[in-house]
Amino acid sequence: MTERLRIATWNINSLRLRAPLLPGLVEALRPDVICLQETKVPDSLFPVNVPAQLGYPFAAWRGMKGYNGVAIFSRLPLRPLDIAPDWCARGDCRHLAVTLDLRSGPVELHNFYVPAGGDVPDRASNPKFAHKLDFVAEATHWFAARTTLPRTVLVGDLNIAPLEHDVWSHRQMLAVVSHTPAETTALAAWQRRGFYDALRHFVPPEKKLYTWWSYRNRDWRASDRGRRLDHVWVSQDLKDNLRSHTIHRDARDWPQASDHVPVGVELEV
DNA sequence: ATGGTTGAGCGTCAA
Repeated sequence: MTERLRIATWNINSLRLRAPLLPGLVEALRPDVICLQETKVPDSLFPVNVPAQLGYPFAAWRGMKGYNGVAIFSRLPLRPLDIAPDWCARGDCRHLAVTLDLRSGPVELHNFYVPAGGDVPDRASNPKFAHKLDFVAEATHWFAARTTLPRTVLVGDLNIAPLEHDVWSHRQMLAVVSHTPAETTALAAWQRRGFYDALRHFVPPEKKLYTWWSYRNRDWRASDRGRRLDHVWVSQDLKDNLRSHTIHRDARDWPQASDHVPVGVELEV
């Protein structure tokens, strides 16, 4: 007995500001599960009625004041999965893991918000860049230490565009944080710990693919200087269960748009 | 080399 499972991921860049945009996401992607990053709301101020009003009776969140923050809204029952460490021992709210209970059995879901890394791609002079690399390395080791990775989905804003055609200009981006060899090598090592790039399953690597366009371009669509910072990975055992994907570019033109657009993947499990 | 824009929340910092 299989069922469709649609998972969406979106860096919403303030949940409280952009909650009115969520019905548009639901209408466009019809997700069973919505993973959000940069909710920018402490747990004490979390708008607890938002997920239920959207049609998602199950929800989990982890937020703090001012920045970071992740949340998962679900139509399926979910159970918190508190097995991960406090990444880089910072008390950040950059990861939320749950178990989804499907008829066919549990699916483990990880929602990540990887540090952006600041402006200077140098570990010695820029602590934010060091934090980013340390975060990815720690996540890599943590997943490597797990003996098996059954029915696992990892999504989120990983803040790294790993492939040549994940950026508008590979040559011009090699020294720009998000596409430096240090980052793309590190992300590839993480992915190799049992994961498969679900978006590149649908879009061949020689084709441009972006999920983020800077606020600092006058006309994002015309300049199209995008990057693929948002990702969906599945464990190898789910590779053959992938059915479709969506990059909802229209969302970049929503009123008060986020600089990231919603991304979705559909599985049959 | 620089600046361009946005959000949180009131200082600037983070992106």
